[in-house]
Amino acid sequence: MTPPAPLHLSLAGQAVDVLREQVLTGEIPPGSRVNEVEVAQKLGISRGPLREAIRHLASEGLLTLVPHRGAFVPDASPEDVRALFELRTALECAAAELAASRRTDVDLVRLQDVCAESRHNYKAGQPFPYRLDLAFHQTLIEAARSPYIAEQVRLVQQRVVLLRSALEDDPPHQHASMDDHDELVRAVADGDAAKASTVMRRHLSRVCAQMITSLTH
Amino acid sequence: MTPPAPLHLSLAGQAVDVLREQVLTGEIPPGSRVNEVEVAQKLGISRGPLREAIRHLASEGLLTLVPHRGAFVPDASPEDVRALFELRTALECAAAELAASRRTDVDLVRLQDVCAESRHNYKAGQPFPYRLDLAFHQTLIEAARSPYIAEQVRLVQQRVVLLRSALEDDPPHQHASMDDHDELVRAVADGDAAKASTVMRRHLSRVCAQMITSLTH
DNA sequence: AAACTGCCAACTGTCGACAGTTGACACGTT
DNA sequence: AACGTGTCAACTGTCGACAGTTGGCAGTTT
Repeated sequence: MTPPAPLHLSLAGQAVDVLREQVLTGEIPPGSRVNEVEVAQKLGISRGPLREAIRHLASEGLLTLVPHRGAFVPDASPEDVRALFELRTALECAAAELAASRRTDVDLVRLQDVCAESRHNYKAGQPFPYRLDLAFHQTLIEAARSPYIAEQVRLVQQRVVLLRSALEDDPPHQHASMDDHDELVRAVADGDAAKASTVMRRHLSRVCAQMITSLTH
Repeated sequence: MTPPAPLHLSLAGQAVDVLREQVLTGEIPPGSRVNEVEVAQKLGISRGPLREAIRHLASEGLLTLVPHRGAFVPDASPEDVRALFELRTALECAAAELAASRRTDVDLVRLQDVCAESRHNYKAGQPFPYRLDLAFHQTLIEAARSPYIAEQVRLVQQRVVLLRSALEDDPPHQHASMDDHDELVRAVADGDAAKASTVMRRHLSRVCAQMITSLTH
């Protein structure tokens, strides 16, 4: 058995959180290097815990390690995006199927709430915030109740966020995304696993294409 | 841009390989703890690189970390196995689909070779070695040509190996597995993605059930 | 005897310092 | 001027030691 539960947060753990934030927000821009002594001083910790944090983020795909050179924030090619979305599609389609067959009523309500909020914002003239898109997918994953899939989706989502030089507000795309989400909710509500999977695949295919086009411009 | 290529292997990297081997072979039995100073001495290295190796294996799911207690080799419950196979199914079904649509002729030959070797061994009275089962799935993954999916499959496979207190030689199950493999090859040969996915799902469902039963006995 | 309290050994978390490697710049050669 | 060579600074990889926390044991109390 895997012994008891955690307690508080080590310096390495804190460093992971801070660095992850800085990488995802672009505060540390893609392509740049992470200087161990410099960052360690800035965080007020030693190089040991920082190294562990760097290795951890590298295992999440948010940094790439080069021996004797250091850690770099990766910036991806269109080909990388395509390959990454193949993984994301595999995971989220499976999650959509499971969610369709396992969802509870409160899961359904949560999904509908997120969609409603998106619509409301959109009609009020505000753009469809990435925050709500993430929330939708996150809620769907939770409804699937498959912890290992959920964990992997979380990691993939992070990498996608890292690559989004292209959250560009493209209204047609946003509208289509919200339609996809609504259709997904209906499929999940009906317990139609096959349809949920199909819709999710189409949705992610569209999102992937959108990211690639706005990445190459 | 992710700068140049690697070179040789750091102490931490070597420690990862050695420890992974020891964990997967059961030399370090499930449930046992990994003492940092003890193992570091045994490997002839310092605690720093060893800690990095431990963290790395933890990120692969081969160890679980408990703050201030150390690293443990996890042993899973049937529920864990089920959840893990949900992930494996998601990944390998997607890989099977991709393989069906992307495979080259040499991919096909390789798959057929592995199946042929399995049959040959089996008819010679020898059991269906786990080695060949792994080789089959590995070959199929390569045919899918999706690097991110491939990497995740590799990690999941490792965790499955870790849990196999149950490679028990169950002839009916082995026979069924070989039939599944053959059917998969046919689907891949025909470029029938839907069938490949379906067969893979059924195959893994059977394997999962087998593991759970021989885990609870 | 059971339960609570305080102490102790063992181990992890963290730190600062040294050694080895890398990439770049300056110098000398052709 | 272009190329090859030697040197150097910067950074990573590694180490040994100290500090803080945990779980367990002995001793005491009820």
